[in-house]
Amino acid sequence: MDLNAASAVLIAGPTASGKSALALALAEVTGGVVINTDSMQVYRDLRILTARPTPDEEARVSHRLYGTVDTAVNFSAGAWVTEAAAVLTKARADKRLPIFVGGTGLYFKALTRGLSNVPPVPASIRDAIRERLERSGPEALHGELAIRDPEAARRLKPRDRVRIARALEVVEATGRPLADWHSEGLPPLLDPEGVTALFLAPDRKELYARIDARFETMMGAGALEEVVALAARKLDPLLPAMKAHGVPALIRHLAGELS
RNA sequence: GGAGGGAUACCCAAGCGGCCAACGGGGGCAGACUGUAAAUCUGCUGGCUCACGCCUUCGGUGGUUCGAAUCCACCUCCCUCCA
Repeated sequence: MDLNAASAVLIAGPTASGKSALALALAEVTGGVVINTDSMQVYRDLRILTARPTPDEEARVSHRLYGTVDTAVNFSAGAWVTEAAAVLTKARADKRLPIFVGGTGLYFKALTRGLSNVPPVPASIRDAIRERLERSGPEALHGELAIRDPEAARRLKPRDRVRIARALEVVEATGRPLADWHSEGLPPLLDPEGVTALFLAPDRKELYARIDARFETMMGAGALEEVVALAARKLDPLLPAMKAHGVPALIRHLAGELS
């Protein structure tokens, strides 16, 4: 591939497929910047369990957006795009190749196809809707959505709590339905022309063996201690980071519910 | 040695005479999804079949019964308590 002509490199693929190692090697030969495109590696508390680059690796080439967000925060694709935009601008100014690497499809999609310009929804509204979601259940909110944003309600299954909450908070905060906003998207951060996109797809059997081995390595490296520390924070179990692979199971293990 | 409890599909786990190919959850697979995405949601998940349906399953062997994962006997393995 002709990396000199590329305006950016994208590396995606399943967990344990070797994305980070490839990104690191690529950044070393090109002097590029590795930019995290993974929804879980942004959180600070889980370096081992989310397989973030080690401090040593981070010292070798520049890494951005790794472990920058407090685990108590509800991060989002929109927030990530905003931060990625700043990092990208800086990389271009420095004439360094941006290497986006991670496993979150939505972030890649937002990067290459753009996201709508929905104004930020005030936390008070978000919290109120989530609270009602927990109390009344998704079906009730879906019923309400059918009145306030019939089109969204038609599109969404009555039990799809996340999307129902999103659609509701947007009409409530902006007075306009979600589809309205979606029809006027912002241009994507990256022009798909010119980017080099790689998808790593190892053989499934081999990949599963690597994942098993990786988990053992993580445990040896202190993954359990990491979860002990996280559990001690007593965060809301509904937070995204609390649903990272391994976190719910290890918390149950610590509680004596799982071997 | 004695007294109990348990063995159910990939894993956990219900069922305790027919409505059971066997609840539920996890996992897996497929799919949906523009701000929680490692999430949320939908479908499938013993075999053969487009389907009706047929075949083989609930530790093992034998028995009771029209009929058993469910009852009885023996056996194997696991756990707890007493010694």
